[in-house]
This record gives sequence, structure tokens and C-alpha cells, in this order.
Amino acid sequence: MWNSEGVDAISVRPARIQDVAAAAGVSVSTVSNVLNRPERVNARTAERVRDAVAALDYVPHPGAAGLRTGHSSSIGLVLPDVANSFYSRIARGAADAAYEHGYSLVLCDSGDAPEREQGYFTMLVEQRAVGAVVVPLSADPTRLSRLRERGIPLVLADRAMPAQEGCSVSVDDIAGGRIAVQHLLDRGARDVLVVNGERTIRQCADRYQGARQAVRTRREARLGQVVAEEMTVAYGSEIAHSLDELPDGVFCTNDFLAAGLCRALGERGVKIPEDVQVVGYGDLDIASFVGTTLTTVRQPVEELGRAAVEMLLDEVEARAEHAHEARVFAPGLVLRDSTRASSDAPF
Amino acid sequence: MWNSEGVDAISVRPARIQDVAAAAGVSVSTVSNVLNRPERVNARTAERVRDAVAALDYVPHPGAAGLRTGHSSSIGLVLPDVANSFYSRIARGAADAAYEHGYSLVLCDSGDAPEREQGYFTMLVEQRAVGAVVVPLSADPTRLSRLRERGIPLVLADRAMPAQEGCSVSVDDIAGGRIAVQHLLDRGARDVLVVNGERTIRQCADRYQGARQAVRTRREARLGQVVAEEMTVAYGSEIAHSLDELPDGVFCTNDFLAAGLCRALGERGVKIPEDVQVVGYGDLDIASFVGTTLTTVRQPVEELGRAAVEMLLDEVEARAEHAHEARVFAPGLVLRDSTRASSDAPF
DNA sequence: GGCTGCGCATAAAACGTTTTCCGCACCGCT
DNA sequence: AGCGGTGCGGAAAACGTTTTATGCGCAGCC
Repeated sequence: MWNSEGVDAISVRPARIQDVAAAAGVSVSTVSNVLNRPERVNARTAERVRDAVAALDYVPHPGAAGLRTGHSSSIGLVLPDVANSFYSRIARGAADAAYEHGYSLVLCDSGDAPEREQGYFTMLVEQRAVGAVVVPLSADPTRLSRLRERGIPLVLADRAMPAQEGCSVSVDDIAGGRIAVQHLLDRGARDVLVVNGERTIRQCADRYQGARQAVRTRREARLGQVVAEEMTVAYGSEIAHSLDELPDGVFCTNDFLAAGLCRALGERGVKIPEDVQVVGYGDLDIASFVGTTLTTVRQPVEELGRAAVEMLLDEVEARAEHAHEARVFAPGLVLRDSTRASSDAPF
Repeated sequence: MWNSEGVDAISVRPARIQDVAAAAGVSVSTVSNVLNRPERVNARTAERVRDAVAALDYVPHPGAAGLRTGHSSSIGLVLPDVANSFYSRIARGAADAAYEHGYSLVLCDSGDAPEREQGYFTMLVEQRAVGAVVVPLSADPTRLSRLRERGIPLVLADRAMPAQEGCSVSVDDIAGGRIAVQHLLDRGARDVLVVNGERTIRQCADRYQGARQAVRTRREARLGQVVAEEMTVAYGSEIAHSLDELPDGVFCTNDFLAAGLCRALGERGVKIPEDVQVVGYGDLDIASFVGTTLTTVRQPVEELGRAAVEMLLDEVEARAEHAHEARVFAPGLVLRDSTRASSDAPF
């Protein structure tokens, strides 16, 4: 009645493989063969079939196919919070890779709730997901058992795992700490302070270890450390105010800390980078938005997501000859004003 | 051989409904009934069945079920880029809602590529997705036809749509512009400048319209506008430098612009908020990280994602009595230093 | 005592694929 | 003529569910 013509489509039943077979004057098996193993069928017949497919706008039903073949074509991506930019960048890389390989990505945002993470694991088991990329809430390996015991392959992201247990991808935080401090030393700093987060956090401990390694290469260099309760702008600022004697180089293990520290130093009349050089970590948005833009350590996070999916698919598709691998990515340094002597206006 | 005992699980075939039936000494239909319409079956039998389910750790195969019932339980989320915080917040809200209702969310990141967006539409059609939430690349409605003609219900996000075409969710940008400027006027500003983006962008046009509405309520107030080529920190800064005479209130239609503008004004020796009050838009991370934190307009973005999914599910589950709706959300004001007279240290 | 109706459980037919045979026609060879 | 290939195409059996149509026993009612 008042419907325009497009709307009648909502009642049309999608074409099945049978319909295609009928239209092309062949059997269903032939249609299936044309679609999945074209080499098995005569070129002329194949052509006829493909015409029919196009004419009917046939799209195969992967659910039905999966029923027969035993596996779906979706992979799970489990992470604590997509709204967090670190995780959303992982998601981006994973989505790209999944798309390129023709898999669909199921977004499982555990919202920092362990029971919800478990719920998603169950859901993935139900769906017979072909595998999962997991950025786990905690390092506790038993939480992964639900997937393990169902034989769903998984790749851990941002968390290393003994290689025989499965694949994992992560960034080399020790190297990150090393290049950050190395850079400060290269630019003449001799008295380096590390503004760190809680050392129980693996990343923080690693970055500090890297810093120590860098300092060891120079006789005359000294390293200090101060630990912030939380890695926020506010604490970075507070630490800058509480400093008695100034170092000539500061390595903040997080860009928030660095941003707060830079601002507070500025308020104290300290010039950056002339008096103190500062390196941050993470290349978060804030690093380039802040007054004096931050030299910082950039992590190839999208690569992490992409690699995780690709390793997962290798495991899925190769099965037998797949060897587990713990891939670690190298971070890189992004040079900006906070360690650059001549600061040409970046805009 | 060298495998620990957990590993044999990878070969165990998941229990089917048949196995449960056998274990409970009933027929498959009874098991199915226990699971889907418990009221149809005797309480004692149901109990036996449930025990068997638990004992075998049976999980139903939604693919197979979907084959029979004709629809899957997954919904698509199509957006231009999850790494962009606006979209990732939508994703977060959508994921929460989907989880609560027992649906799984398929992440479709079109990466700003129209053909990839189409590819995802095709994929969703294949999977017989029950519906989709779409943040479209452009307003061109024909791109959605692929889903439409297959009768897949969809909800548009961040983009209004004639209500009879389907549901949509969006934020009221006119109201956003209005409250921003209203706030400036309330705090005594009389000469208000709007730093806007390209007016071909609907959001920009709307926010400016809201600004005009607010100014109209005060006889003595005046409104000016300057348009930035891009809505970035750099352009905000540039505009601040190019200003001849200063207004006493500035409304930037984006926090990046506001951040750049504030910094540049500071460099010119202008005090914020004493000399000029500034309001941003979006409540992006940058708004609270920047030197003088930004008063800004906050959009309930997670709510957008959540509502979109819920409206979609209403359409899916109610079918007949569902009425399309174009829901628009009200933005709110977040008060921070850039319009606050007495600036107590926020830390 | 034969009906009807009710409460419960089951058998069997779908759903749309893939894949394993198997058959058929044709070819070239002894 | 008989034989083994080979190249193509088809029939039919799975895959794991849901759902429709029955079946069966038993109570209540004329």
C-alpha cells in the first residue's frame, strides 16, 4: 500500500544452492564444486553455474556449511575495554587482518569483569569459533582453560606465554626502556631519572630494566627512579613539583606521566628540552597535543592485533605443521620537541 | 607422549543433543524442549535432562539451530574506524548491550573504504545476521541498499534518517551548540566567537545554529564565526594567532581546535578564563589533559551504541508492533577551568 | 463403555550445505 | 572386442538442531 517497491524484498526468501542448481540445469553438488573447487568441473558448466548464481544473487549460508564442515569462519577478539585506545588499536589491526582473510571478528569486550570474560569464552565455544585472540584480564592462565579444553586455538596478546602453550604477541618493553634512555644519553644527558609506575606491573619493571641496560653502557651516567602511585597526568605533575634537584634527562614510562611532568616543570620555570630533556612512552594522542610535544616510544599496536590474527589463522589452517611462536615486536622512538634542541614550530 | 593430560581434550568431540538424550534416557525432542520451552515438559524429566546436560558439558550449536530457525544470533556493527575514540565508545556501548541480550557482535571496521563497507554488508547478509548497527561512511542512503533489499533490519547511528525508513540514533548538535554558548553568556561573555569546521559537515552547521539560537536570547550579545580548514590542534592554534581583536568568549566546535586555541592564546599572554572564556566540544581525552582544562560539551556516545543495539533488537524481536524511531540524545556540559573564574588546582 | 480432552513424550521431517562415493561416456590401447 | 583410464557430473548421506504431527495412557463425561 504505502510501501515503496523496495520493501517487498523483505519477504523474499534468499536463494538456496538448490535453486541455483535448478536454474543452471545441474545438480547441487556441481554448484558446490564450482564454488569450492572450481578445478573439478568443466569450464563451460562452471560458467553456466556462475551465471545462475549471479542471476539469483545467491549467497552461500556459512552456518549450514559450518554444520557440515565442523567449523565456523568467525574468530573471537577478547579484550578488557575497546574504549581504551591501546585495545582499540589492537582491534583495528585484528579487524584488518580478519577481513583480508575472509573471517569475521566477534568483538568480546569483557569490561574488566572476569565473569563476563568467562561468559564470552562460553559463547565462543558455543559458536564453534575457529579460534580466539585474547588480551586477558590477568595473567592467571587457568582462566583460559575453558577455551583450551574445548580445543579452540588461541593467541595471547600483550602477554607472553611459554611457547609450547600456544602463540603470543607482545611488545619488547625492555628494548623500549633501553632506546628511550639511550636517546637521552645520546643527547648529552648524564643524570637520568625514571618516573615509573608500580613495579608490580610487568611493563613498568621491564621498561626500567631496559633503562638500566642503557645506562650501563656509559661509565659517567647515573640512573635514579621514582615511583608514581598511578600513571596519570596528575601524578606526573605532582612528582615534578616534589623534585629537589633536577636531573638533566627524564624517562617517564607513560605519556600521561610525561605530560603532567612537563607542564609542572614549565610552571617551575624549567625549560624543556634546554634544561631537562623528557621522553615518554606509548605515543598516546596526548604526546602530540601537549604544549611541548613529547618525544616518546611508539609501540606497533596495530601490528600486534594483525599479527595475532595471522598467527591464529596459521595455526588453524596449517594445524599439523604449525609451530607455536612467541612473537615480540620492537618499539621505536618518535622524536619531538621535548628532546629536540632547535624547536622549529611543528605547525 | 610429551603432552600433558589437558591436551587430549583437543580431540574430544563436543557432546551433541543426541548424547544428552541418550544419557537422560529421553528423546532429542524432549531435550530440545527442556532447553527452549521448559513449560512443555514434566518437572521431573526436565531435571534429569538438565543433569545430563551438566554432566556432558553440553553446549548447543547455534549454527545448527539457526539453520532450522532461519536466523543467527549475531548482529553487525559497521563503523569507519574503531581506533577513533568516538567510534570505539559507540562500540563499547553496543558491545555491552549485545552481551546483556545474549547476542554476539561482529565488528566490521570499514577503514574509511566504501568498498570494504560493502564487503561487510555482503558478509552480514551471508551470515544471516539478525540485524546491523551502522555508522555509515557517507550519508548516501543507496549504499545501505544491499542490506535493505535482503530485509536485514538496521539502525543508523550518528546520522538521522527519516523515521519511516528505519530507526536511528544521534546526538542533538543544535542543543549542544546552544548550551555551549548559553554557558558563555551566563558567565558574562557578550562578544562570542565560534571557531567552526567546514560548514558542509552537518555537525558543524548544527552546532553553529545552536549557537545562534542562544545568542538570540540576549539583546546585547553578538556572535561571530571563523572557519578552520581542518579541526585540528594546529589550526586552532593558527586561528588564535591570526585574531585581531579578541572576543570575550570562544566556542570551538571541537576539542582539538579548542586545545590549540588555548595554547596559542596563552603564548600571546591572554589569560583563560579571565580574559577569554573557552568552551570546546566532544569531551575528548585532550580536554582534561591540556594545561587549562577545557569546559566542553559531552556527548553520551556509549549510550548511542547501547540504544542502537536495543532498538535493533526491539525491531527484531517485536517485528509486527515495532515502530521506527529516530532517537536523539541530549548532550551535556562539563565544567572545567577554561570557563571557571576561581581555578582551584584540579589535582 | 465409548468419547473427548489433556498431559506428556517421541518420531521424523525439515533447514542448506559439503563431500564421498558411484556411474557414465569416451578415449586409446592391446 | 575387451580393458583400464580419465574427466565430469550426480545421488545421497551426513552435520546438529527445531518443530510438527502423532502416539499413548488416563481421567472425566455422557
